[in-house]
Amino acid sequence: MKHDIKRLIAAALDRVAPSLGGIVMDPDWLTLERTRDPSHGDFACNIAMRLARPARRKPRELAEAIVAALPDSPLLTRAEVAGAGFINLFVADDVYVRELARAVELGERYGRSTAGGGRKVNLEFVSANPTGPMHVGHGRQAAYGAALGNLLEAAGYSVHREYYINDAGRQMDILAVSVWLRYLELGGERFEFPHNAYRGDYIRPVAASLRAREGEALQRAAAEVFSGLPPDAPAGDQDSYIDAVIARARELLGEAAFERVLQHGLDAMMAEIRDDLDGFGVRFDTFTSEREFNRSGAIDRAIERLRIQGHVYEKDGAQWFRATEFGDDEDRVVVRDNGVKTYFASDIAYHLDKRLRGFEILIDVLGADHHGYVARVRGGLAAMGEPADCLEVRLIQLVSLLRGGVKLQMGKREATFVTLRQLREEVGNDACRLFYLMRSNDQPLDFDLELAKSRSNENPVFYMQYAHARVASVMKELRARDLPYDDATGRAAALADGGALLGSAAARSLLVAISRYPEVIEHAAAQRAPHILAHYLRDLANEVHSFYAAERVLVPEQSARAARVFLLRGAQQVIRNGLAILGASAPESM
RNA sequence: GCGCCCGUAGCUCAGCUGGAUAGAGCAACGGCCUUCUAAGCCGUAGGUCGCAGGUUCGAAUCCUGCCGGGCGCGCCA
Repeated sequence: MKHDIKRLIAAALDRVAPSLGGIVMDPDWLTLERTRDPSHGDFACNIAMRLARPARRKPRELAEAIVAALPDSPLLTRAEVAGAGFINLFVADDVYVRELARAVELGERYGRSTAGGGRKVNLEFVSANPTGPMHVGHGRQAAYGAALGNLLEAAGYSVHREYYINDAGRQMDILAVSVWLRYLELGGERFEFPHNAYRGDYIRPVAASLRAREGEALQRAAAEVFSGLPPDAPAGDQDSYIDAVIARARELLGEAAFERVLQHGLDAMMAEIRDDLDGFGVRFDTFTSEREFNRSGAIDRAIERLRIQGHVYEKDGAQWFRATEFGDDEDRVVVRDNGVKTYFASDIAYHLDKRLRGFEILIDVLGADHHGYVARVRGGLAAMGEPADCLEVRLIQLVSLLRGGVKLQMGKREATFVTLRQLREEVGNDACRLFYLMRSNDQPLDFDLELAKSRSNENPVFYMQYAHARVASVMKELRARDLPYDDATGRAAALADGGALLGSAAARSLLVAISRYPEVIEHAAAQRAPHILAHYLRDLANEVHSFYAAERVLVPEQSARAARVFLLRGAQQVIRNGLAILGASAPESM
């Protein structure tokens, strides 16, 4: 609808163009916006004001010329110049009714567009380290990423959802050691658990299953494990202590057995994470393992590519990437002096790999604490000859849990954090998803458990779902009373009108709200901002409730009844479509 | 010190690529159920958009500088 009207103005501009003194017009200048004030019509356009300066014309005069050049169209009843040079456009009433009919006809396809032109997007999100269960912060990233993927798909992008498993490096060794030490405890050994190991209880069942598989084969005496190690915190350094424990474990178990423990821990963690994601309704197309990626030689090839371009040098026995030449604060190590490739090396190689796989747009959804490395990954891509702006990073700010207004304290290493699973079990998937998405991703989120659970008007989740259920209830009542209705009749009644829709302020307002949906999808997708959709759905629900309160739907008069039911059908469809994109259900009854 | 995010009603937040009198929810106050789910609706009240400059016909929005809050600055991942 908006695009159709835009085309009219574009046509008018073409006609007026010769009088503008040959200025080059940027197509982006032509924007239309919904008005707030009905006296300003339905849409307003500020193009005359934008063109006034370059064209050296008075804005109002230019606006008059554009209005005069508008082609005749059944879409508009009138267009007038107002204020400093706005062009206010008044949409014909039946255009809204036709849009409603489109919503009902297209059903779940309503709101989808081809704006994205099928461009291939690689959307990486969550990528939680396989060292423990997902916590509430990951949950927000999961909800955001899943919704963004749906949104982009609706807007006509081809979306590939990807999870990068950071299963290489020291943290995996720490996981292996953590599992093994708990295994030793199960075998009766007693010792002080290292501060820097994963101390959470979730390790214990993993140790138990390791025991079930390996029996006593990996059992060693604590004295053997810990003798002659440097002191742990608080007296000593946690990092060097845990490294020493890792080295000792390798020595006592042998590489093969250590690797088995590591793999066992990794498999268990990933199984749990996948289970969480599944339970949350979040799906991925690909899980990419960093270890396997490394084994494929892709990281070496990427470093080689950098080297050939002359962006790598050696210093202090390590290989450095000249990140400063690509906008970073300092150069970064890609291969350490011990020959081990850094996380950064694998990360830029991985992003290069995504490009090589044919993705035009790379979107990373990351926790806000990762912002520091955006510049360097982008720099790495640029150094390898990829356009730096192909990488888009969306940072997700922190989640705080509140219970009755009191903040819950969380610590990750101690595993006193609340897991996504606990959260889901307490408040349910729908509330979880929507609460995560009601806020802009770059705003810290206070997640109030009591509010999310409350079945009241304080809870926006129920508000939206209730609007959907209410419509379902009317449909149920319609059948219960044996009143004849089908969409064809509804459509005809709506188009013929008779005052049932357009004669009612509440109905008209709902019609307008429904017609905004495709614009909201396009906009939210372009902004990578699911919360825009969430807010819209809240508004739409409000329009539904208002209409419901203002107008009786199941009236005796057949055509008015059919028209109103048709209106509710359209609204319900939009709510259902929107909630589906956000990952929440649309219940038939509540 | 440097970098990123944030500062809008009492509270929690929207406000799109700059647009015409700054919006919603909650909390407060006052109304609305003999009729389709009151988990609802309607109304009232509430703001020097952190501060100061600048760009512009026009700034909550863009730029600069301050002030305040959060996060991050490893040959960890």
